[in-house]
Amino acid sequence: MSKFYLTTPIYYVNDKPHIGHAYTTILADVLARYHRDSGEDVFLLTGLDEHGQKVQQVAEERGVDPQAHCDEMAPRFLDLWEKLHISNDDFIRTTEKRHVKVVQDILQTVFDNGDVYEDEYEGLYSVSEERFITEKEAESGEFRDIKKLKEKNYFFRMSKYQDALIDHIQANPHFIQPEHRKNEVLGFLKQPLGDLCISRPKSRLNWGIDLPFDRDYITYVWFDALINYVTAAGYGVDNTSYEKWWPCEYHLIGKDILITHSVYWPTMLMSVGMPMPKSIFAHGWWLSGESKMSKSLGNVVNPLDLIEEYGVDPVRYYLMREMVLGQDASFTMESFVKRYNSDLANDLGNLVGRITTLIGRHFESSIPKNGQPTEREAQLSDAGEALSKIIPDHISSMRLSEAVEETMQFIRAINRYMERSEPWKLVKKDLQRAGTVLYTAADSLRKALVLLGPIMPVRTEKVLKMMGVDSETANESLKEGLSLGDFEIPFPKIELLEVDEKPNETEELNMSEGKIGIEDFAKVDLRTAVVKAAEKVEGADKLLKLQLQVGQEERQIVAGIAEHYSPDEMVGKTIAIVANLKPAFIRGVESNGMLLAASSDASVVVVTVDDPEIGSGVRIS
RNA sequence: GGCGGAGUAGCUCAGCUGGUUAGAGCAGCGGAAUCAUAAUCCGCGUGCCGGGGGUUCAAGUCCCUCCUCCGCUACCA
Repeated sequence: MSKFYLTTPIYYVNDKPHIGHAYTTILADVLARYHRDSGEDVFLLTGLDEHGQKVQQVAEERGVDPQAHCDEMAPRFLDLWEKLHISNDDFIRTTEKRHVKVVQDILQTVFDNGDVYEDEYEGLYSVSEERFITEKEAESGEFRDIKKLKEKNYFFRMSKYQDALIDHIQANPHFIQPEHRKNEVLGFLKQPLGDLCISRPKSRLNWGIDLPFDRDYITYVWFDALINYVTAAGYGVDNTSYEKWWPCEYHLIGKDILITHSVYWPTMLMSVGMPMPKSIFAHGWWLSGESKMSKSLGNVVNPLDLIEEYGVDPVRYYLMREMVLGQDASFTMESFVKRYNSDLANDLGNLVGRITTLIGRHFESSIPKNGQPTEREAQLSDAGEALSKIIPDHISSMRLSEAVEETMQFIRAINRYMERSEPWKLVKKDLQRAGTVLYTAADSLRKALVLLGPIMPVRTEKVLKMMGVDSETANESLKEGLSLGDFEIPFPKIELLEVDEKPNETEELNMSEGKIGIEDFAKVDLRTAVVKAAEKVEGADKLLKLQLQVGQEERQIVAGIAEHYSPDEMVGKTIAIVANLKPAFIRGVESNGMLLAASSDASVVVVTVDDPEIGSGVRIS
């Protein structure tokens, strides 16, 4: 049996778990499940990075011991992994004894090999940040209390392995994936590689692992953290296990920690003489709409909220379907709801419903006999076979979104098959044939569910169970006579929770909390515009299409005012518009901006500029 | 400044090592059907594949150049 060892990064305990952590870990879990399903011996590792400056700092601020802080944070991650149904085989924390020992062993080995030396480091040190900063950072003005500091430290001769690393990357095209990341690293390696400072004097920072060869220092947090991947494999403790698992098939990482994983880590391994990981795979970021998620922007999506609202499996599905591995993807509630409703509720869920209802009604809820297949049945099973063959390819080449899409195509094919075969009509004239059709549809559905299992383990299992199949028999064709359980809608439709932006009058007076700065207002480009022509939008009751003169420019907008203004009334008015609004299509008509209007439940009054002499295209502020 | 990514149908995006009439999903329009969560199925897209130049029998796909947007610039996946 072949083995498959993959890792997520170990997450920094400083932070509450967010969608990024969740994504990487779900991705790892999905891969692990696929590989398990194909019979491989899988080891999935995740864990926590608990040492370092920031942890010490945060703990101090909270007035607790750093270890206590970590012990408080760890369950948050564990809980989340449990909620997300992560099937990790180990959970490593860098403060564990097993890890401390390995780190010190490796440090000693590197030291004994002559790859560590002492040096004085002189640089700019930010007291407030408690770390060395570069000159550029100092110039940026973001740092206070900067002073020159001279400090003795230990350095790892990373530079010594630069050429060997370049050779390795070039000789192993899959070492760093995707390809453009590999090029990025090679680009980085064109410049001379410096040595890595691997120590921090205890006078400055004491939350870390002691250097075995100088107890006045602790280990630089990255040097400590990366080693977790071999600690968990059993390095130095359980040689059988270590030999079995290391090197890993994949280090799954986010693109932000590419250099540490593809430069620091491999050179460390070279120094110790350990084998290289087979592949380092960096995925992209989830953007919130079009912008980066960040705490300061307050647009970080909390995975727990989503799960609680919609369930784990749909969230897993969405994340796997929507991100092309290696690129950034954008997360919006709209796309989530659309994806959920069209793929899961409509295509898949509804298919489950129609099949089980028909079998329930006409075959006493037991799987009907599979009769003589016609061309149509053969076609569908062929498609199923082809799918089962192609999915492993997509998985091994890390094309998760394609694997999902292919499976959805097959589910649509089953719907198509139903539509063409019309079992609901057949039951009236040829019950046996209807049985064959329903059998074929149900068995195809079974295949699709099995293939979606790694992504949606809970719901697929539930539906399979409803079809009389358990995890043992899921891979075999359905047996005649299996009795179906009660039908339950597997994916109830969801609605986008509309955020009503229109505050009512009383709230309006009280909006101190939601105040914006002048710079926010400045983003809105308000202009005067003269209405040159107006007409109703065909087929719409409330819409008027307006042709506007805005300075030199002519543009068209659509406004929902037809119930209050006739086209003739509008022509000639000088109105106020938002000029830099993204174009939108309303009933198929392009709208390039929006007009301002005061609207209550009863009436709508368009905002006009009192004195038309002002002209059009004039800025309003 | 450096490095990198993106620019393909209204929207979100696939198009791997260059090769038949450039694809999918969603939205839209028209129709069929009624077993099903108003779900499903069928039909409908002449898209300067960001601009320009080049290599080639052949380029969305390689090279050069320009434009626009975005990210990163070594302890937030």
